[in-house]
Amino acid sequence: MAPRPNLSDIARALGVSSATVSNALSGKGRVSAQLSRQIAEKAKELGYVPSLAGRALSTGRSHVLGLVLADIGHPLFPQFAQAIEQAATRAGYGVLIGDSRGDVKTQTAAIDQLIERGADGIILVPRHGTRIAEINSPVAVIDTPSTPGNTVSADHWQGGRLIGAHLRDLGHTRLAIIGLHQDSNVQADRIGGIRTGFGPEGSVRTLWIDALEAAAGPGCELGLAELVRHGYTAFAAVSDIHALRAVSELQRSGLSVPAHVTVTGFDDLHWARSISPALTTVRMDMERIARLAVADLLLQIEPDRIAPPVDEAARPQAVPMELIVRSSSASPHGNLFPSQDNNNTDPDTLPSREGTNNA
Amino acid sequence: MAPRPNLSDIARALGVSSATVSNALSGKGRVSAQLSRQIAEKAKELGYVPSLAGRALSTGRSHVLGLVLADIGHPLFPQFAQAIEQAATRAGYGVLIGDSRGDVKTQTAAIDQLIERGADGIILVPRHGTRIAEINSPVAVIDTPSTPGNTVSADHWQGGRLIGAHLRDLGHTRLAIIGLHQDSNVQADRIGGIRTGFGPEGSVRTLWIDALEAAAGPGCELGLAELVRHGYTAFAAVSDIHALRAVSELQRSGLSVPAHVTVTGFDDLHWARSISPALTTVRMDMERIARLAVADLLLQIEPDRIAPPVDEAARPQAVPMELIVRSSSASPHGNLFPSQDNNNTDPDTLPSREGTNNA
DNA sequence: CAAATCTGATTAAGCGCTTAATCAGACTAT
DNA sequence: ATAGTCTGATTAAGCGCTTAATCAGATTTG
Repeated sequence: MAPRPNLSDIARALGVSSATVSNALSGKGRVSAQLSRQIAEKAKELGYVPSLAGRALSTGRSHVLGLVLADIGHPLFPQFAQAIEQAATRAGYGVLIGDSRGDVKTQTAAIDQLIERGADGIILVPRHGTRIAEINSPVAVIDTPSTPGNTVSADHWQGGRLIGAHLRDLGHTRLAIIGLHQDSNVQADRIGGIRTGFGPEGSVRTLWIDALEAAAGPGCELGLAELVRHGYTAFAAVSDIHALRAVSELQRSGLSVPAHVTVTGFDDLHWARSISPALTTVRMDMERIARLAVADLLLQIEPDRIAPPVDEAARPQAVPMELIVRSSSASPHGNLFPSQDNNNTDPDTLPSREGTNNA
Repeated sequence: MAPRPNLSDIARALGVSSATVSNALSGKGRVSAQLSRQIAEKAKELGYVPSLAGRALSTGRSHVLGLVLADIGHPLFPQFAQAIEQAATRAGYGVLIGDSRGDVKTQTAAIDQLIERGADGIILVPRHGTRIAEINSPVAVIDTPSTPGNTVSADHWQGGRLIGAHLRDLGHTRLAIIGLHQDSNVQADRIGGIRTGFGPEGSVRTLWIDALEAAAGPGCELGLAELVRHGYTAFAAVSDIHALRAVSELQRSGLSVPAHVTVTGFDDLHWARSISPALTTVRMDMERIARLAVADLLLQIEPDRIAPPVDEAARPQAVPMELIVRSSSASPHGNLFPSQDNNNTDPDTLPSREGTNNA
């Protein structure tokens, strides 16, 4: 296979200098319109493809962005990656991935690695506890507005408000929020938002899966049916995953969603629309977040770039989330357990623990 | 911030030539042990990091692999990405991602892009219909053994056999397989495997979600309860996603999994263990597949590399899948509808269509 | 002891591109 | 007519690294 043509091949074929070819192709120096056209033609004819390595060496810019995620295993990662890849490609950048395998130390290592590989900047979706300041390179952080150093992210709090208000508007008064663990800014924001949106009248409590599992083992029952008996008509999970688990558990308890109980999620994961009942949830505008993050990075990398389109100019830190009402939420009518503390339910309707999962 | 030191900085500091430094650091030329040590020390002291761009330009190898997926949005992508990233990192390579957004044309474009970016090779998880031959670069294809040109992949057929045999062993005799669409090699293999594993005695039929949705709209009911009435006791989905949907629909119909019906999935997605009932499924050995794919690629890129570890030497095309039995599968005892064609069920136990999803 | 060999280092060229500096010629302006 | 401007191109250096070729000196060899 023939080695790929380079600048001088074109130059030689046209009897000009390679600098002229470079100028013509990049539109930088002074080249007559006609020569410029000829060069462009010849380049296409020869199938010229600029060597990024050569360019990188010469300019000091690789046109590659590093994407580091706290945990590649996170179900939201695909959406992130896709959106970032798209935004980067549009800006003429490639995306190099790094994985921190959930570990903060590995994360730093991953970032260093990407920088060594020549990444011009890093997009970081951090694990809680990262010291962003230590990074010696342009960085855009996607976390949550309340985190210091956050560059751009979904407005998790506002998303929570959307959910809270939705539930209140449906007429729910007792709400249980399902969270994973306490030390996550994102979750804290979401929960804060839910509480705010739900309003001060209703009564709200929060369940921490972490704590429950620490006691009863991973995958254990969350005891939601019990809460329903105590008058809780709505469960707002801090992630679709937990919502799914909740729906699942409730249905196994003989409760129907949303006829008996309402369940909502967060993030609109891939399958949220295809389970039944389809999940009411809240979605981030990944596209927008990705575009903003990349735009911010480019601004750091090449400050004198062509001004970004107006719509980006605003560059809000917090991108609004969107409520997606599907069929897992409804008014709390026809509740199976209208009176509180009704413990004498038909055991057939509320089978206890049958089929708990222990692989 | 001080510009990063380069080879000649080290050379100057030690009063030697930069070639010597290069040789010492790469262990290639002839350098005395002592000088070599000094150089290594000085390098560390100055915080020297080799410029990949320089090296790439000089050697023609970027030490970057391109990862192209049919659809980054696919829920399995994280696992892929993570495994590949790991395998690549171990071999000293970075991973550049490309997304074909499900489109074959975009896919070709994505590959070209990565090559232009200097990727030394491509790992491709293709969309059905890709012309692999057209790729002008080392490629490793991860698809399914029955696809010509496949480099390495999970043994989907064998995985299917695992599922089929598991269901037969449990005592099921009527099985419905749930697939998405017909023109997928992977699905075809999985289904073929399931049928084979289930054996010729049982009766098996296949449901295509695609077809059903074309008729009744996306997210529609699959009519599984109806099948249960006709004596089907097991549903083997070709993906955890569809299994989830099946479980969900069955539970809403008042059927208990696995007490009444068995459901199995495929792929062991992230949440498969945390729904209830936890999903019986089959998992690919991503780690292994990724290692083999990367190893194969490296063999094409640098044929005279150090021989790979023995365990890789075998380099099977098809990596066995592993059956993961959880709680969604059980013997078909206590079926709610033991007799076939029992249509007179309590409507309360089988609510029809309430809460179908239309956002 | 001269010739051959080895060792440990240096020189120099080149990878493909960018870009500042330069230059020749043509065109204004005085 | 002569100095000053513009235009359209060229020259040349350099980005950081690798590597073949070279070389000086020390060590072996017949």
